Amino acid sequence: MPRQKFLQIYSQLKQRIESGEYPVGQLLPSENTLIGEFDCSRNTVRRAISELVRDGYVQTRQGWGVCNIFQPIEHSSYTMGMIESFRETARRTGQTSTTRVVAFEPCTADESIAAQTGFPVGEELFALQRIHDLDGVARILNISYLRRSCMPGLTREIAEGSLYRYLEEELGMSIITSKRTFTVELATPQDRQWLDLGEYNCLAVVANQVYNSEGVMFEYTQSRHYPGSFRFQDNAVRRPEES
Amino acid sequence: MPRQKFLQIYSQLKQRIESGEYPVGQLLPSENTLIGEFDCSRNTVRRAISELVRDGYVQTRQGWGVCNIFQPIEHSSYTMGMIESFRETARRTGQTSTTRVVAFEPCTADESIAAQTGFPVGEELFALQRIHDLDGVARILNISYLRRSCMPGLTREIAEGSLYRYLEEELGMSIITSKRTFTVELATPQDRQWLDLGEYNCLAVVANQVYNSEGVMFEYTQSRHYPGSFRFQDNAVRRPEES
DNA sequence: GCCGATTTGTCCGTATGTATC
DNA sequence: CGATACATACGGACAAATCGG
Repeated sequence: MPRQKFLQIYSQLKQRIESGEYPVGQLLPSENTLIGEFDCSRNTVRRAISELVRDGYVQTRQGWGVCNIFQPIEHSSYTMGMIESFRETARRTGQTSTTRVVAFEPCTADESIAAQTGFPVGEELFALQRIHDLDGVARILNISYLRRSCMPGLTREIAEGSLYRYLEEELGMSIITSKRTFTVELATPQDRQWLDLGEYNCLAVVANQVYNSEGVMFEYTQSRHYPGSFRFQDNAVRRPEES
Repeated sequence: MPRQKFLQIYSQLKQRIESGEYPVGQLLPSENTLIGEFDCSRNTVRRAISELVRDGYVQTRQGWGVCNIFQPIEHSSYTMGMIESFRETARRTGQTSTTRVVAFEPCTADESIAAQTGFPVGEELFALQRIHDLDGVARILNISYLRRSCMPGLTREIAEGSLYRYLEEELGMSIITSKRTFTVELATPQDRQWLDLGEYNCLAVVANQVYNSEGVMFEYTQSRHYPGSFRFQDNAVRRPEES
């Protein structure tokens, strides 16, 4: 259980919603009621609720209340709104996963790489390519560029394991922000070399820029997904008139 | 200019970041400094900053500061994190846009429709199909199901215009929450009938469940995009250990 | 249409905890 | 260790929207 109070309240409310304790389409108890139940301040309850709004569990309306809009679909193979490693996703969905490194070499950012990744021209990088297998079938081709100055001791052997675990545990680098762009691209010969696309001639491509806790972009990864096992979710809340 | 203080501060900070007033990779002024500058409370500054974090402009770190991670790429043809109508998107990107209704008829949700849309079986709906043209080329096939009880007077003529404007202005229905799922699907004969896919044999499909202010899902729309003009953006922030 | 009770939205001030340097 | 910075939490005040009488 998390130490922070607002996360405790958030978790409990979420669990109640998922378990059907609050009827769908109905109002949750009012903030004042929840204040009494959880013995906390109004702000703390409000923070928990705002996280539930962000996650698409509830919807609020001034003068009315907090409405449960949970629908238990969400059997996604890939979840949005958070940074999740390939391994974490596979574990959550109960699939076996393996990772193979098919390329690893130092390189320098030229104009083309810079334009694509956002690294400055001339930056010293590692180029890393990995294949992710789900239940024994190659499903994702990962093309990464890593800032060498952030991880000078990186080797192919380390990349074979969990890159993020290395960065966090060995280098004490906690990943904070990630900017993602999603597109659909025609398959390249390289895609076909590694992935069995079946009928598809396209891939779902997620371009990911990852920033460490110092605000330095240290990783650009293009994840090229077999379309059949790709899914992305998102919730949006409309603001009254936010230009 | 928005009336709310936190939005004013948010807008001003965002504009300064976009205009390069704060160096990229450097810290913004501390919260206490901003409190003095904007003559407000700590909470208000923090709220503005938290919105900037959500939008991928800055990143915060306890004990350190608020770091500018803005990168002026973002020339996307489709923006995430908010609910934007086709018309709004086209206007923003300077493209001409037209909408054609190619099908409009009442129907009832059967098992298949219910499973796909999330409407209950037996619900009375309108089935609506529209084509969106960008600069004269058909780019999006929209397949919608609308809850008839929420818009009993809807006609094909109204659907020819702006559906959302009708809902908001005529019915006083303000849209609040939208749940989106993105996938890549093989083109169907129907897709090929309406869209010129060129080399692609897939489409980018955005399934959208829209809730009105009463918490009732009133619209399910599947937007089937020509892949070449589709792009989706997202920012994610990793929490320390949020299970 | 008005009024009052309820509920969420905004904003303030303060105190304490925790991470960074 | 101390100074600084962000993170969490509390309590209070008023505004704005909703709903029922």
